[in-house]
Amino acid sequence: MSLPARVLDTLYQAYGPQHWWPAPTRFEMMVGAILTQNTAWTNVEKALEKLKSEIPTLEASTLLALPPERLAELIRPSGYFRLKTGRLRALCQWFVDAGGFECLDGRTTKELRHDLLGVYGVGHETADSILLYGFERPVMVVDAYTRRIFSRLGAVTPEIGYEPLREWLEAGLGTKDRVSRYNELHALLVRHAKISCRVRPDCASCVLCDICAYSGSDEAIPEA
DNA sequence: AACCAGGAGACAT
DNA sequence: ATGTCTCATGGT
Repeated sequence: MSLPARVLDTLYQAYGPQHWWPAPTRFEMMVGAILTQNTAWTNVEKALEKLKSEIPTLEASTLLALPPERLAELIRPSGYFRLKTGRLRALCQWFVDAGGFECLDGRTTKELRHDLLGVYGVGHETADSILLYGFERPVMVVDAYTRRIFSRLGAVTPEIGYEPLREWLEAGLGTKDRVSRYNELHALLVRHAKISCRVRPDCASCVLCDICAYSGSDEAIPEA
């Protein structure tokens, strides 16, 4: 079995299903994807809560109608609030102009990806998160945890680019149940990263040690 | 009290 | 193509 598949099985055994993304609606999922950029999820939760206290049914058009100043104030706890105000508005503008899910759901994954990457504030990871968790398209998400964990397992170099790593992961996960498997793997990697596997000396009893190329050796793990 | 957190864009090289 | 700087809050 491929390494990505073994990691998925191992983490699933250890932590169980994660049923991501943790959002009640598809649109809130997209908002969360912007807010969580380089930011702890606990801070995003505070921002989302304040947002929803003002706008109970979180919709793109309603969000756009809000004065940018007010929006910035509401999402402040998520950090980078001035930047993210512009990014959220850009995402909402795109969403509304495109006709919402009604129209977007009919598009191909390639079209959506190209479109999303053209939106201000949406990079590779945010686009792929939205595709996988918001549109249930078979696209693996690569984040800092993903790169760190697989490079510390000795599977890839820390410098590997976003696309090469995504393609390597997707190739290793086979063609069956791609959406649910990509979903679980990414969510499990995040869950696992928060618990262990940060620094090697702390990694003595990590559930991935059986798979790790470095376990039992003194060779230094290359830092990202 | 430094360090980090589910990145992306502008800009220089 | 690749590297560096900036953006900001809240928890350890």
